[in-house]
Amino acid sequence: MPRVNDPAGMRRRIVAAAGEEFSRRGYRAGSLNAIVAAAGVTKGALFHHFAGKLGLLEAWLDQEVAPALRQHWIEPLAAVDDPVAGLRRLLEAELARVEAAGPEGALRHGCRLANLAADAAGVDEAVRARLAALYAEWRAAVAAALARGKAAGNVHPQVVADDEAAFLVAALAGIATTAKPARDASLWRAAFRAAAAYLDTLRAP
Amino acid sequence: MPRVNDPAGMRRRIVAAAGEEFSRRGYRAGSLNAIVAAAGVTKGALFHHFAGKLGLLEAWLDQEVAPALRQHWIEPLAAVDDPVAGLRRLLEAELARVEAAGPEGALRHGCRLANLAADAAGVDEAVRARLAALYAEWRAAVAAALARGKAAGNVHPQVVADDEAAFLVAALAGIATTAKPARDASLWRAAFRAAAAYLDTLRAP
DNA sequence: CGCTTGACCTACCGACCGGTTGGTAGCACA
DNA sequence: TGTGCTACCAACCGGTCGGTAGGTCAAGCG
Repeated sequence: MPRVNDPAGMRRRIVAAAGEEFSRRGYRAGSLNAIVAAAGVTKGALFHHFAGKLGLLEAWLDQEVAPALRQHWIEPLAAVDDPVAGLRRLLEAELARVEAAGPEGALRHGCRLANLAADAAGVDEAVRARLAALYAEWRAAVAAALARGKAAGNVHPQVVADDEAAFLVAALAGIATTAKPARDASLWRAAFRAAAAYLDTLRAP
Repeated sequence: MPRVNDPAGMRRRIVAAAGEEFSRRGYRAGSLNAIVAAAGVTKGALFHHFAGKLGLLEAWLDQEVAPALRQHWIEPLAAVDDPVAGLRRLLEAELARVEAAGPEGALRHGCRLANLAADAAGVDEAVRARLAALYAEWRAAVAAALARGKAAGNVHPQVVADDEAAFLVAALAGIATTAKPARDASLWRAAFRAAAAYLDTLRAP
């Protein structure tokens, strides 16, 4: 069978395989050999397209993790001025995704961003900074929505948007992480019910 | 210099070094060679006392991680019937510990239990079960305190203790994890302020 | 004292790690 | 059709991994 040059497709396949491997085993323990084997390419090809293991991680972060975060958690908040209702919708959507993915999805792997924070933040300064920036972007989106909610009279005026955003983002990441060892969707549901109740307390009186 | 047999001290030194290494680099990426070098012992001694890397992890979990969790988060709740006040005290104590430990402590390493959940839960079934049990114990302690608070009239009767416990434990673990890449104590303080405000909403009217 | 048992050490194993090498094949353009 | 550049490949590198084999030595016991 003849060889065909397809650099874009090659990059995509490698990043996809790397995402699988990093999700399953983490960055530090993830193996380049396993990635190239799963992608059906050689290590030479990997090193031709990416600057080593760290470059591969950054590509995955930029091309898959960050876009998914923005799509699911940041952009839907961009224009809402009733953040309590908006965030409750996002919780329900996330729960639906988790249950749709089944036991091989988030139930087993937890939150990709939280896993990277636990695993890869100490490896490289640039990666640490990028993870910190992603979390900051997430918090900023939540805080901005809460601020708009206050301005629109939908959120209690005493709510401190930045504090609540830090707490909420931490809780969301923590739910995925603490439920991971139990592998039990009912833990997600319980925590999300409480999260929804907490969101209701932020409403204007 | 003559050799002295001190099996108990040897075990202690090895577990301490393993805890350092697993805290800093995680379980999967942590190296037995680094552990024995830091402890000043040989690998033969390590394998004489522990059943390999997994045995070492279990010893660390049982002898350091679990006792610390119980001391800081479980036992202080054992008898309180005003869990809102009790949990707020625990938050303040945790914040004091984080700030006292400085940038080389929890700020850099996050929550040990959450790190293990992200890193080691997929390695071994027994480890996964033990982590799940530890989280369950933590949640149960919080839920029991909330239930006592309801009985004593200190907690709103509509509060669902199990749901709130799952949410609260997730939030606490998540705060340490999401703040790790930022290495900024002010993030802890912001999230803890919001957590305290959330706890107040659980009070009886 | 001799003997036994467990504590501990030196030296080493095969496997796998991330990364590099020198080269060949595809393909746009002359 | 030839030339040059990029895409890609097979083989291999030094180093480190978790783990083991087989020995020496300390110390309690008769």
